[in-house]
Parts: sequence; structure tokens; C-alpha cells
Amino acid sequence: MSSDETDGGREGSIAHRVPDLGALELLLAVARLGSLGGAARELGITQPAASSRIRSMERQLGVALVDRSPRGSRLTDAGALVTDWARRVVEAAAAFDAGAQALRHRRDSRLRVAASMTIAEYLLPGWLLALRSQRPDTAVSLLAGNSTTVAEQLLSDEADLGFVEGLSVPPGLDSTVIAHDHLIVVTAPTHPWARRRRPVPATELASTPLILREKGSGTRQVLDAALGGLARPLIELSSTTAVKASAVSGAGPAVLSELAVGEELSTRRLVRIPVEGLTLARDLRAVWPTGHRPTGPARELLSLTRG
Amino acid sequence: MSSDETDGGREGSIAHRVPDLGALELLLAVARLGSLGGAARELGITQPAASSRIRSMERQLGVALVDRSPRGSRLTDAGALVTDWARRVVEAAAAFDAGAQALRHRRDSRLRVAASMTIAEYLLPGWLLALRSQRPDTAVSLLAGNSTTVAEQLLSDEADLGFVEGLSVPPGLDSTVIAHDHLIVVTAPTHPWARRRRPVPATELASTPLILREKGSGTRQVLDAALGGLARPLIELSSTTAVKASAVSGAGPAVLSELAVGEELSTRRLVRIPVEGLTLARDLRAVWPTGHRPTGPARELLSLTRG
DNA sequence: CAGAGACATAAACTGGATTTATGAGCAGTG
DNA sequence: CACTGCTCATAAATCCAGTTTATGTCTCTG
Repeated sequence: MSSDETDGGREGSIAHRVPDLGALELLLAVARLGSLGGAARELGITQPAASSRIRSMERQLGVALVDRSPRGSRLTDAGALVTDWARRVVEAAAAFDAGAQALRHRRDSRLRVAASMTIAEYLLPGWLLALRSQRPDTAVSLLAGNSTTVAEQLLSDEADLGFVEGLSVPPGLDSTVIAHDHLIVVTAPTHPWARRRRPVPATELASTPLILREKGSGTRQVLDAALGGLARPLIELSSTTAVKASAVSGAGPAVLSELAVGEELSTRRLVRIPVEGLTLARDLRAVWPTGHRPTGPARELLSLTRG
Repeated sequence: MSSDETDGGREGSIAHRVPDLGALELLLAVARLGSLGGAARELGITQPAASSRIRSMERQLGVALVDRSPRGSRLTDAGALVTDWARRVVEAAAAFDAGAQALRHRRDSRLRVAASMTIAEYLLPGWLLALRSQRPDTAVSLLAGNSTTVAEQLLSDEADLGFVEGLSVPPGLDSTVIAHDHLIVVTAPTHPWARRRRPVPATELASTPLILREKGSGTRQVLDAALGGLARPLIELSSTTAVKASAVSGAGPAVLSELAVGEELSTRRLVRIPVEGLTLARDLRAVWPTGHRPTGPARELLSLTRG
């Protein structure tokens, strides 16, 4: 009779243990406004609804989150911490929303973006959020693909602005570098390489079977070029996620964009392995049809992606 | 009559535009297992429930997410992208859950952790997740405070392991450095400093009014020490979040831990300002009462926090 | 051609969140 | 000192979304 859960230890889904997004958003509003009623008003619900939602969230978490008083509500210490954690969930949800909005092509879209997968996955939602906060009325549509399809979209005027991550710029396009990406070698913390003191020499990397993206992917191209076409696959997988999962499970060393593994590194599910004598850098570029300099919303978005 | 929403342009809450956590989790399971029914089984619901949930998510987003066939379901291209974004939301929710679980003190906790705010906010949830995946049965309780309260908790045997981020180790405690943190100067992209080409000299930083945490906070101590006690507050705020919000709104330059602003930097809500002639580094340390080397679960957690 | 697996559809059920309506505590004001 | 305005709490009725149960359709396989 530890508490109330009768799950009997089955892990179950986290959705049952985490308040829903509406509740988290409400908590943020309460934190910001210092009032349940005010927060309710902002979210377009009634005050009793807000009151009961916060209360059931407190019941669910087993912690008092707000100090209610007749002249307002303030977060408890635990509430402040929970709110900070909640903010991260809500921000991830906002990025999801920005991306999802762009995915459904609408004819009235003012800005049609084509992006390669890594950029669409990790960077674009953030840019779209920033764009939305500057120009709330700009409807954006997104087409994700590889460098080739991005080029096709641009040249056939099905997209206004593109983003690619390859080594070279597809012909017929102008480009500007917007950021740099580094490929890094990672392993599970249990892998022998994770205990090495010295960097792994490039030659050893080239002779070690690695978990890799499939041949032809942007990631693979960069690695093959840096190693001189020598990369040895232990497994070839068709998505970044699959590569990560495989590396986390300890199958071997993987080569991935640092964009893809931020979370895993900070939670120690993966460890970065220094490599000597090898620079696995690539440029992230914005591209557009030669001559057609981005204007209007495209220029706006472009300016968000650079310093 | 753009589509179906009758909100008339009011921003509304994102919770109505983003599928709930259960649906996102279900989508991840479908992606992993390649089957609606299989995913349903894993989450402990029936197949029709899963089918209808995915369908309503597709309706909500206006995009087909899975290709159903009589021999399984595979993600569409858009579905793969959405799934990647969903994964980030679910991971944030899992971190929330790990933190929240630890917040309700349970008497049967095997491991009692005391941590200063920045660490509790940004790093601990990840560590707890990792710990949970290694030792699912370790019940952890968390007490958040400043360096002083962490020391008190440890010395009065109300905590087994502590984490602090100050410049010095409180007396009576042994410690080990687990990571390094850098304070950085940030402004809104609209701030004049964001357009400078050259780094800001330390002397100019010292003479410029800054948005700062209150005197006595770990962040402030480091800055004052580095500048020789000269930091000039433009405003003093009592939470990292408040400082960030103030900086984002363009009030002025702020000094914050780089842990706190990762999201804001990548979405360009804030811009990092290089500073010359000043190192704003601090160590993050695990601490324990002198002599009482961490053992058992505490040792386990400690080993997760280091390379 | 039968069996297994995977998804779709329809109808009834269930529970939790919301609204409406009302009460009560605390502060500032004339 | 009572009035006004803010806050939050409580109770009862309502409503909707997700779920289950039961069944049908399709495809591949042996």
C-alpha cells in the first residue's frame, strides 16, 4: 500500500503519470500571473475549472504546487521546480505544433519551405516558432526530403526557400551558410571506447565497424569523404533515430550529427568519443534558385537562422 | 473560412492543437513496432482504441501519419517527421515524470538527494531517468535548495548525496567535480550588442547595467568574483526564468548559465554575446559528508553524472 | 482454401473535465 | 465600519472524448 497505484509494478505509459499539456500550460500561466482566476481567463476557461485542474494535478503528483490566498496564488518551492520542468514539456509541444502546422500544405501559405531531414527535425521547429512570434500571420508550409528533392522543389517553384546539409550545393541554386554541424562519434557508456583516455585515431575509426546511416545520406557522405570512402558499416540504418537506439543499446560506436544527440549526451545514455586527426564538419545552408534572392517571409525566416 | 477553427484568431492554448501525451506515446509505439495492434497491446489498450486515436490525431493535424495495410502499419514521410518531434515532447514528459516522482518524499526512498536549483532544474531529471533505466526499483526523493540548505540536509543526515554549483564547497563536505558550467552573456537579438562584431571587453561588461539574479545566488557569486565585485544590476530577479524572460523582452544583457539558455539560443530568442578577458566558469560538484563516501544507490547515481 | 494476423466500423459505456451558481475570506476606500 | 472588488472553494448538472465489446474485411501463407 505504497500509495494508490495498483499497477503492480508494470511500467505503463508515462501519460498516466504526467498531467496533460493543458494542465501544464495552466500551471505556467498561474506562475506568470500569480492568480488562478487570471490564468483561467487567459486560457479561456472558468476559474473553478482552473482551480480543480490545479488541484487534481497536485493530487496526481503528490505535492502542493501553489499557495492559495484570498489575494492571489504563488508557487511553492516544489511548484517552482515543477513549473520549470513543465515549461520544457510545453516548449517541446510548441515546437511540435509549429512543425505540424507547417506540414499540412495550405494553398494560402505565404512561405513554402523545403528542408532536408536533419534540419527539419532539429532546427526548423525552433525557427518556425521564432517566425511565428515575429510575424504571427505568416502561414508556412513544409516539405521535408533530401538535398535532391529540396533542389527539385525549389527549381520547380514548389518551394520558396530550402535548407540542405550536404557537402555541396545542388546545381542551379544559390546558398548561404547558416550554421555549422559536426558529426561526432558516440557509444553507450558501457562501450570500451567510453573508458579510453586518449582520442581514437582516425585510422582506428576507419577500421572499426560502425553503426551508420545508409549510403547516400548526408551524414554518410560527410563521413565517407572525411575517411576517404573507407567507412566500415557494422549496421546500416535508415533513420537517425534507429542509429541512436542501436548505439544506446550498446551495439557499437555510431557516427551522428551533434544536433541529434544533445539529449542523449546530457542524460549519459550516450558518450562522446573524441577522434584525432579528423574533422567531421559540414555546413548547413539555406538555398534558393539562382538569382531569386529570398524576399518577404523567406527573407524574414532566413534572417532568423543566422546571427 | 480558412478551415474549421472558429477561434477568430485568438491564439488559444497549444494544448488544443497538439495531441495529448498518450497519443504521442502511442505514435512512438506504432513507429517502433510497425503495428497498431502491437502498439495497443504494449500500452494496455485495445486495438480499436489505438486505431481511433491515431485516426483522430491525423484528423487533428491534417496529415496522414501511418500507411495502414493488412499486414501492418508504417509511418508516412510526414509521420516520421511528426514522430521525431513527438519524441522530444515525450522525452521532456519523461524527465518531468522522473523529477516529479522524486519530489514527493516517500519514507521508503532508498536515495535522498539534495540539489541546488540550477542542477535540479536542468540536469537532475536526466540523471534520474538514467538511474531509473539502470535500477528501476530505486526510489529517489529530491530536496531542492541553495548550497547552504544542501549542506544542512547532508550534515543532518536528511540527504545521502548533494549537488552544488557554487565556487566553494561548504565546510564539512567532501566533493568531486562532475561537470563544468559556463556563465554566458545573452541579449535579445534586437539589442545593439547582438550586432557587434567584436567581443565585449570585460571592463565594458562591468560598467554596463545587467539583468542579474539576486545577490547571494550561485550565478551572481561567480560573476561578482570574476568582475571583482563590480557587477552592476539593471534589475535583480529571483529566478532564472524571470531573468530569461526579461532578457528576451529586450530589457538588456543578462548573465546566465549556459544550461539555462540552450533552448532560447537555438530558437534565436536570445543571442550569445562573446566577452573578452573574462572566464565565467564554475564547477558543478557532487558533495557528501566528509568521510561518508557515497555507497549503494548514491554511488550509482554519482557514476551516472560523470564521464 | 482455411487460418492467422492486421485494421475498420458500429454501438454502448464510462469517467473526467467543464460550466453554472453560489459562498466565503481578505484588502483597500470613503 | 460597511461597501466594493478581488481572490479561491464547493456543489450539482452537463457534456464529450476515449474506451470496450463485437463483428466484418482484407491479405498473405501454408
